[in-house]
Amino acid sequence: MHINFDLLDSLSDNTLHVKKGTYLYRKADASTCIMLIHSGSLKTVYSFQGTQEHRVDDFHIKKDIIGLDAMMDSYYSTDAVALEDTIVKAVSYEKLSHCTSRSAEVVEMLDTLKARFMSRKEETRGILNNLRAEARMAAFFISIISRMANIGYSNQEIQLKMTNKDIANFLGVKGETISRAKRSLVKTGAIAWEKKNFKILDFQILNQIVNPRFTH
Amino acid sequence: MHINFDLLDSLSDNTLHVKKGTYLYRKADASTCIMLIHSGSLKTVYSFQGTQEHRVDDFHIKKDIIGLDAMMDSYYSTDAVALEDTIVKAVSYEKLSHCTSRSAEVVEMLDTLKARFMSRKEETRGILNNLRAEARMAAFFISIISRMANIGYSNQEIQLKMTNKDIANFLGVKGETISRAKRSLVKTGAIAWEKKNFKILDFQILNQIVNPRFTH
DNA sequence: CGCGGCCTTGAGAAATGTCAATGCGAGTGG
DNA sequence: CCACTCGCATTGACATTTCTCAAGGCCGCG
Repeated sequence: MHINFDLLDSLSDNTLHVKKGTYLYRKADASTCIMLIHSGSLKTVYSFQGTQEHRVDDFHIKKDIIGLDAMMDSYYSTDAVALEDTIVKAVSYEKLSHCTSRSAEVVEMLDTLKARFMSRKEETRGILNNLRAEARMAAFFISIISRMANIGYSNQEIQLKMTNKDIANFLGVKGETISRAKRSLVKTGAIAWEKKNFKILDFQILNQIVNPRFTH
Repeated sequence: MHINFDLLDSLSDNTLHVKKGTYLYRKADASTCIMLIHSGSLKTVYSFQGTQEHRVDDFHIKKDIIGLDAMMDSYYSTDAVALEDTIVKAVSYEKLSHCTSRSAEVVEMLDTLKARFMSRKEETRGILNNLRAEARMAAFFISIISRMANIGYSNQEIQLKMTNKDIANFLGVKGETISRAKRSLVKTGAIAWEKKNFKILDFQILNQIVNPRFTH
């Protein structure tokens, strides 16, 4: 099913501006709404008590909905940090519950959003199952560029706002390994890369790195 | 919230007996019900088209509910294979939808089940984020024994029905690495282990292996 | 009893982590 | 506007870990 962004937009009763590096919400916060990313991007992060350690759960781009975990589990499981100046539109649970009793479309849309949230979790787990850093990296590129393409951006070029360290943390490897994996991917001709800008040159190579079983 | 197993049991309209090594359902199957594991255990597996490759998604034990992915996403995302002779009780969507219009408890229970399904996904992802095989292994032991304890089994002893290879696949490492990690955990005194039977001797050591940051 | 799959163990190859030095760039304050 | 600073990114050398391949033992099943 296709998500009706205009409908969501019309339901929103609050627009939030989040400066780069600041929190949209924290784990402990009471949750009262789901949020549609209008522009910008964020990361969600698991923090561990008693240490400075944290783990990047996922990255969220324009037209993603965040806060669904709280709706399903009654509390946020992560902190949300803006990767750049970001604008989100909030739709309160209150408004949603009003709508769900009247509009079948809203009910169906919420179910679709939850299902997508699930698939996304499974996808990120899939990325981690491959131990090779290059394969994780390639899977990451394919994933993020597909999502960009879905919302109308180029299906070849990306500008990544997150740091190398964030990507490393997300993929479960060290920053230095990301540096080397990127250089390696450039050398094979799979991607081009300058500063924060990436370009996919050869999807087939990228796919083969993710799934080496198809090569022989 | 606590799951009312008796209620679920009373809703079930079908009892299925699944022989060891056979399928409870396959990815392509039409899904009509969720299932409560009455006795035994299963693994769910992602299969990749065109190859023999597969990836163990998760293990499911007594009192787990499986088939929720299909309810949320309208199709099974995995195959389910019995690890031993297993009995499940099926609750059809049809019956559930009848109940949800009348019983607030059933609605709430379904929401709780979905939320747990989500947390479980996040937990398994967390296990994979640590690259060290020993750490993954330790996290796996802690996870599985907690779940066993939750349903009334010993919180120290486990009999694992899955093969080494299944565990290896689940944890994203090779079978040989599992052998060595187990031997290593035994040597540190964290676990005892004979054949398929495991015993947790020292939770603190196990936790420190998962989270080395707490040690110094 | 023999077969086949699983598990263990060893040795060497490949990949990632760790540590350290340097370069780079965005953001800060003068 | 410039200089400074701090965190991030890159690169190299070496340590650690896992993978790969191979051999042998064990166990369940026909």
